[in-house]
Amino acid sequence: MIKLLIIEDHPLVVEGFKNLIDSRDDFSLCGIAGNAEDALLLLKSCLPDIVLLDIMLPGMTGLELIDILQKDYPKSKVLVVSTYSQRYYVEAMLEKGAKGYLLKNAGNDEIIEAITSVYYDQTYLSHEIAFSLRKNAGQPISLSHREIEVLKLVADGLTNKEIAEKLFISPLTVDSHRKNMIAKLEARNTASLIKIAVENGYFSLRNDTNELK
Amino acid sequence: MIKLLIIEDHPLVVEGFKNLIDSRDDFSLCGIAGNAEDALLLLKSCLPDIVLLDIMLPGMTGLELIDILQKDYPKSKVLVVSTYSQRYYVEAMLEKGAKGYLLKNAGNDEIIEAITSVYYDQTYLSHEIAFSLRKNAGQPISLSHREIEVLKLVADGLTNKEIAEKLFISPLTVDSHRKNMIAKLEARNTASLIKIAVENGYFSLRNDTNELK
DNA sequence: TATAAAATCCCCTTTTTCGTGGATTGTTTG
DNA sequence: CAAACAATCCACGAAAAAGGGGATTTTATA
Repeated sequence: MIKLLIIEDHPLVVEGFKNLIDSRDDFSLCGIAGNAEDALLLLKSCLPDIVLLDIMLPGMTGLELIDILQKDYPKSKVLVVSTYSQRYYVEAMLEKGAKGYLLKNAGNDEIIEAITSVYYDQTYLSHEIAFSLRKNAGQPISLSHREIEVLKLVADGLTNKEIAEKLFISPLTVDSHRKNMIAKLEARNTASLIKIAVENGYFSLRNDTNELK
Repeated sequence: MIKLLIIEDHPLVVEGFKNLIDSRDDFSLCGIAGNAEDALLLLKSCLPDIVLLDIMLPGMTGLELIDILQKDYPKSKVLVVSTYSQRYYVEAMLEKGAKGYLLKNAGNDEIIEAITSVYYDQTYLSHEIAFSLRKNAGQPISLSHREIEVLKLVADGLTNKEIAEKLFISPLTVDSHRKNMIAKLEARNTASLIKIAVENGYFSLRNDTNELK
């Protein structure tokens, strides 16, 4: 019997999972949380074999929550469930210890396969993701912390000089970071750098207030 | 009896809807399509009162599909179902004739309310969206077709000169468009323009191949 | 058919970025 | 302990964009 905890804020998706789990007598659902806080409360009593974890949660994201999960509940395996196939999220979650990464467009068969694989300690990746990771393996494009820091400020429209003042470094250093990022991500200039970075989830555009702007 | 057609490519979400619809004896489900093509085939036999339409479909998007729906099946009312709360999508779909816009993080009550409202010809917007639209009403920031065309090329890293060649116009015109957009969206420069434009969904970053880059 | 909005084109100056080349000092890490 | 990487700094010239004006011609549309 595989004990599952769902951490997901979309009731419709939860409903879908619940249905699937109910229909199988080797799966049991031990809790549902719509956000990280509720999840942490549930985990104590629940002690699931597998946590189905969404990335985009209100408040604390899956990226942050998984760190706590890994530390406090190392026996619960994390199966990420996300609409996002961007390499940044995939790599980040796998690095942080997720055992699987499932896209929300997966069908029932794939979901069942994912859950059972992860339960038996095999890594599971959605087909699309496995395919793409393999294809683009070799030199994973990654930005350093400092680069991402600079990138965010660039995206906010600051010039090298302004960023330099903010970070207490030379404008030339900022320029170097910018150039390095352009080279790394094979952008043509800053504009395309921003686009590529957003596309690949190097920084989040998540709208915490959910306001229309 | 309200006849519903679901156009949505996430099986989990479909499952959630199906459950909800099954549980009500005033709703009936007349079909499920995972993409626009299937939807068009189903519509003929189905003739639903309400179409639950996702925006991000593989192949043809909801943005395109709704035009066909409005033209060929004007009696079927469209209730958009999306994770995207960006003003661009909301406004675009409503302008194209959608009767409601429901966010996927809606609960059952909200979904039922949305469906019945739309059925009785009232516009329904998710709370968050209604709130934000009202709040930011007045001067809706909108970009012209040409501006968006230019914007996309800018985001791809082309210079004014290159864009000018591509569109057979003067680089000065391209520059004007760029400047106008920066002013309209209150960006500080091209980099922040791209970020703001992406955030607000002025153009899609949808990854049609679903590849990790 | 006015009138607004969109699309087009122009000038000038200043600021910023791009491209290409470096170099140095730490800090991980196999 | 090398080797790799991150973070810092630099120089120089060319190219591009920003800022702040204006102006004309199409197209919609009220």
